[in-house]
Amino acid sequence: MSPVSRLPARALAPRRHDEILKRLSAQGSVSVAELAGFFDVSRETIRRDLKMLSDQSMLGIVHGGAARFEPSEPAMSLRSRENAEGKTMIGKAAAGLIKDGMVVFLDSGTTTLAVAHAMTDLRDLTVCTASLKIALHLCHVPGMRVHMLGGEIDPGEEAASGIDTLDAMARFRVDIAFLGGGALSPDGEVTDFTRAGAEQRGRMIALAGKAFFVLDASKFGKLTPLRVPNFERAAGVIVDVDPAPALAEALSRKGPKLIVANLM
Amino acid sequence: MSPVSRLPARALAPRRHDEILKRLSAQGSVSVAELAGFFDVSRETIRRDLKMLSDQSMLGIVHGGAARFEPSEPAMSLRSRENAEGKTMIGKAAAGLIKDGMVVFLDSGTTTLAVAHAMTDLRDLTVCTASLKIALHLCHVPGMRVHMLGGEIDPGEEAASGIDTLDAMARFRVDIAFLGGGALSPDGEVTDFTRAGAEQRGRMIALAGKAFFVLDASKFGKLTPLRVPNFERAAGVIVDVDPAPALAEALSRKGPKLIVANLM
DNA sequence: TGGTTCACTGCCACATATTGCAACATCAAT
DNA sequence: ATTGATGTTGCAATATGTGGCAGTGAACCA
Repeated sequence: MSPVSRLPARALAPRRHDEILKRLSAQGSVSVAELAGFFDVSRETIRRDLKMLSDQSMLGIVHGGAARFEPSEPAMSLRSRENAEGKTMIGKAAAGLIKDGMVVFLDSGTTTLAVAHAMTDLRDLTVCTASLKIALHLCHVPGMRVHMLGGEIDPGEEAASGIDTLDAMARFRVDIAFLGGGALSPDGEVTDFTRAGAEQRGRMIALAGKAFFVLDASKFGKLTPLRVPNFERAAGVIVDVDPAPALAEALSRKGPKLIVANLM
Repeated sequence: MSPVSRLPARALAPRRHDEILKRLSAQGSVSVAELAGFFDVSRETIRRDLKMLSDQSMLGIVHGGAARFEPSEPAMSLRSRENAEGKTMIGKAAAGLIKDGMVVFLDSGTTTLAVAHAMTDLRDLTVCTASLKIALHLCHVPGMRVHMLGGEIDPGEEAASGIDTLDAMARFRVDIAFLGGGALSPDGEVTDFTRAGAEQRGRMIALAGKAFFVLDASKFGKLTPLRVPNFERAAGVIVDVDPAPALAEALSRKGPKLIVANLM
């Protein structure tokens, strides 16, 4: 149904919607009473407006009005709460692969952050990461030397990326790397959202003695556009629940070992 | 725009939550009484708000209010509480020197972090910093491009330092730089605790179009071992209270202008 | 032109959510 | 241990949300 198809003399509804969205993007939230007063219409009308806009996912309705979906909330902090338990298990399994004295690379992402949190009992490690949160956390763990890779910060990942990051990475001799990924595609490969991300992970596989992907179940069978180069040379994929047999088989054909964290 | 200037007659719950989180990230903690007064609602309502945000792990509730989560960081978080008000004033004064479109360098330290917090209303800036916290904060401000300088992380400063950092710094063309320092010595010079810190600041003075030191009163008249090279070429020193006349005079003889933040 | 349709709106009644108040329990600091 | 401030809980008051219904006016058609 298109509200714009007809143009009555007083085309008030679309005008209200425009104004509502404008206010929303300026202030982050609007109240029904405030809008009803402004347009001089009843509260019910405003609520119907908000309902329509909400159906189009233009805003979220709250008691008393409406609010923008992501006012100023970092994407990361939302994602980090999803499947927190699974990520913790993966983190522990991953940390179990690390031996004292190693040089460890930690990719950006919420699952690798869980690995960092599970690493607090290890000693005498050199950690290399592009993630601000991982660096901030691990630098306070005694006996850990943290090297932050520089570069332009991607707000969504809260991590450095780009040419400077690739450049800095290349200087390290890494014993073990833990990498995130956008998806574990049905044909058993890790794929990514962006060219830069895929490239960075592919390079790290080549650079590190052993490279493990850490992926929670929400990534299974999804499809993202970029294949990670060198994927078949990765040492393993650490997950929190058993994937479908077909997926597990596809993965094993590629090479990397499947490690299911909840068996430990 | 001052956050205290507007008084929403009756705020929507999400609007309160936004403001609470904003204050929290700016000041580190909020009190129930202060918020109840600001929003003109009862303390119970504020407590319910804090409970909700706490359930979402957005903050921690303490007696009398709420505090930001800071898992484990002894050094920095203690220092940032010291003279928080003075640092906020310095931050505002410093931010006032920045024009939209500039390339800004922010040194590590608690006072420069206050500058970063005062920068949220500026737009179209490129910010370059070695501080993890500053990068993490500013990367979520719309219209800001943040470049993190890589290097080994100093846990006390929560910032990168060392040869890699100096190296990365040299690639930037910086319009304005805000630098911390260990002390403002009695003879009117900024001095530092470490060779690496002094060297890094000295280089930035040479590199930046204008370089300002930001120092709160606790640094006055102290003595630390390393002189900052090029200090006389710095544009100014921003402080929160008037220093002793002898100190002010010594400083003015060196060259940099003295800017006292509380006069603004 | 006149009649009909239909989207839009406002009003009403009732359901639900949020808030403030007051009484009581706790905490923190002498 | 006392005291003032803060946290908690139940309850009543108010504000807000929902669905039904009828009036309005524009659009459409004969």
